Amino acid sequence: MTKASEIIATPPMRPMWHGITSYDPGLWAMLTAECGSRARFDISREAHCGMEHEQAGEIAVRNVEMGWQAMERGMGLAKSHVERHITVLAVQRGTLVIEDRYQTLSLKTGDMVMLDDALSHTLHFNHPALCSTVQIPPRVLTDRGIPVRFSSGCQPVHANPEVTAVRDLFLTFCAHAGSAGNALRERVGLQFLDLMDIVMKSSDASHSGRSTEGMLLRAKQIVARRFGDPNLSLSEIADELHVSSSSLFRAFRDRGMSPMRFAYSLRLEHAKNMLSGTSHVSIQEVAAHCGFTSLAHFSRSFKKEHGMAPRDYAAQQRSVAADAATDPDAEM
DNA sequence: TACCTTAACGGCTCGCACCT
DNA sequence: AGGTGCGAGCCGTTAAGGTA
Repeated sequence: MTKASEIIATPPMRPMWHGITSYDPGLWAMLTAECGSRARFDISREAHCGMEHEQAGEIAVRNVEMGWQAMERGMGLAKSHVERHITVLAVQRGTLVIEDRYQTLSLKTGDMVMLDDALSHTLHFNHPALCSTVQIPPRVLTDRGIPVRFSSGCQPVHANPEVTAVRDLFLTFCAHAGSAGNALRERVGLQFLDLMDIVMKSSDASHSGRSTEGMLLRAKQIVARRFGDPNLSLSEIADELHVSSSSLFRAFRDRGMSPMRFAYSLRLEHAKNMLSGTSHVSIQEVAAHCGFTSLAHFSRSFKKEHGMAPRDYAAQQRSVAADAATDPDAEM
């Protein structure tokens, strides 16, 4: 391992930029400060660093190229204003070593790992390496019923055909993130979040096991992934989890809800969001997209939940948007 | 005329009791 | 802790009517 002989909290004096981004002397400082991390450099070599950054909805996509330096992460995050994130990292080219208090992992091209920036770990770039990362607020994962429990700062993702497929999609996403428009990036970002259960399932961070809590979380995950599927039913979810319908139902009931009520609330919330959008979508499209096979049922359910018919709600939202556009004082 | 809402009815989900 | 069976109530479907 390269000996990191000096600790520096500011950007390197002589960075080598290898064309994946334009040079910005503040970038390195921002990158390290943003992650609550600090860097160490092998002063016998020229540090090697470049980065491109895109936002895809709530997740941040980065392609990072580094060499001959180490990055310590996770120290002092609790004391700083920096929000906790989970980072998915895939090695596109080269090698790196990641170390936390329990283990040392050597990663090569194609390997994937999950990092919790609230727990300390160090990334050693002993040679130039190109990595793609996605930074996700844990809340976004827990909202999808995906448990976020890290026992250490670094969790390897074990390779299998499903993980490989997700990784390839992830790398393609990172490669094209810069050229995609905001709307497309956001959509692909959402798709990636939906696939995170596969990555988490294959990482040591997922130890939900067969406990009731674990079953509940996995059930919510299935519902969040399939709320638009009109065939989703209690028995389908139970079958996928290899438990009986009554066990699944009891797990939800003990927490004051039921599986299908949970799916139902997700569907209606999603429908409300679609109808709040500025682009025109028909009520039929919204109903179909949210897993309602019957427009009649959707209309009745929406009215019961939100106090007005879908058409009226959409009209009200368009009117509010139009008022905001014509009244400059309404703009914040 | 297309799109949406309302009403009626059958099937499924929920909640409970009981059993293993 | 988890499975089975059953009844009540809610959800989803169909048909008819209303509205822009």
